[in-house]
Amino acid sequence: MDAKILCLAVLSRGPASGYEIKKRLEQPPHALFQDTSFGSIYPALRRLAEEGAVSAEPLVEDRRPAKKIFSLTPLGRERLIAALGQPPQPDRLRSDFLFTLLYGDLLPPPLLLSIIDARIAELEGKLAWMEDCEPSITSPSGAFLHGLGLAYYRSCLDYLRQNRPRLAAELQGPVQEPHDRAAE
Amino acid sequence: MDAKILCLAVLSRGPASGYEIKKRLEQPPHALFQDTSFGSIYPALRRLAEEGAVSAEPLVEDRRPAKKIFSLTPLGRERLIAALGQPPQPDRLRSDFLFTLLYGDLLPPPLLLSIIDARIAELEGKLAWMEDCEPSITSPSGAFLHGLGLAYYRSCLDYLRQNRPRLAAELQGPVQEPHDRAAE
DNA sequence: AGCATATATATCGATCCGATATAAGATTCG
DNA sequence: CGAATCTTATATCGGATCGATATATATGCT
Repeated sequence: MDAKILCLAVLSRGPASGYEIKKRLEQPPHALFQDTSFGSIYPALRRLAEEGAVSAEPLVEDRRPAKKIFSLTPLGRERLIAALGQPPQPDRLRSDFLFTLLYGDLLPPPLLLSIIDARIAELEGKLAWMEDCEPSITSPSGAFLHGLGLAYYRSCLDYLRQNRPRLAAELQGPVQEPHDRAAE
Repeated sequence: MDAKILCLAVLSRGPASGYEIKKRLEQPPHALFQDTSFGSIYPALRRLAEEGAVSAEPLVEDRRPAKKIFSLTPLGRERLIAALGQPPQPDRLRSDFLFTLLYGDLLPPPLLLSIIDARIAELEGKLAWMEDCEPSITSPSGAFLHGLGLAYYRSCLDYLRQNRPRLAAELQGPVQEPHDRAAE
């Protein structure tokens, strides 16, 4: 799913400007699994308009920055549905947090633990954010997705909270040779 | 974490060629949360060598393609640790599957359900793959990460298996008026 | 008045990704 | 035996993407 399909999908929920498309992608549920930048959106919209997949209508509201409202055309709708029907590409996750865990033995234990604590706080915020958007769910598959997102956040939080103490203990006392350890 | 840091991290576990770095990144636990291509690895290694963060040693084994073995220098190790100590960037997930769910109301129900079934099968494979690599864990934080990965896969699988029947029912019979619900 | 923030479009450079070119040894299999 | 294919190995290209920045105007705050 490249930036073009992302734009078509957001527009399938209603006309929007490039700026509004970006805003919608920053909020749940999109924010959970898709992201893109202005540097991708504006070129994508321009090409989609050239290809006839969206129609652009310049809108000059009084005393506001001029914007272009893009709408999905029947051709664009076809392209969207065709893309959605393809077997999905495998997920691609890029997580600095998990990466840091993997090489955590290179860091001082207190720093590593503080990074985990920050992660827990961040996940709590994300979870609350997702729980808040419950009323906006309409379609069955949207509700299914919402439940899956909640299950994901909750299981990660549970794991981090339950296993942090054990990790802290293991990092503090790397008990390999238990003889003569008065200093520690 | 750009391609340079990825290379430094892999090399911190031992010298390797560019090709071997790619192979290691394709296997668990790296494959869970990082990925990159030759098009990123080779330029990154060249620049790291120029900057003195890795040392390159050409190795011509008899009757094999010539390769360069890269090793981490003390400078490279410093850079790696400095990068790991930074507050991690937020995760970035790109998931066509979740995206398809969000717009699932645009697809014929049987197609959507078959996509979910394929996902379940894929997750089962990934989970088995991760369970297999248990013996290779050494550090406490590595074990912590491994457990987190298992918890993630298991919770996703549980959710999909438990909620698929309900979604199938909702898609088949879009019962909007809740009077007369003998079937359910 | 001054400053920060929000709305809005657009582009640039650096990076990144997927495909491809090149090449030689290893494996497979009729 | 030979042909096809796979694995190892390096490298680059074009297109896509990302993060930062430029440009403007309107709003809100103190």
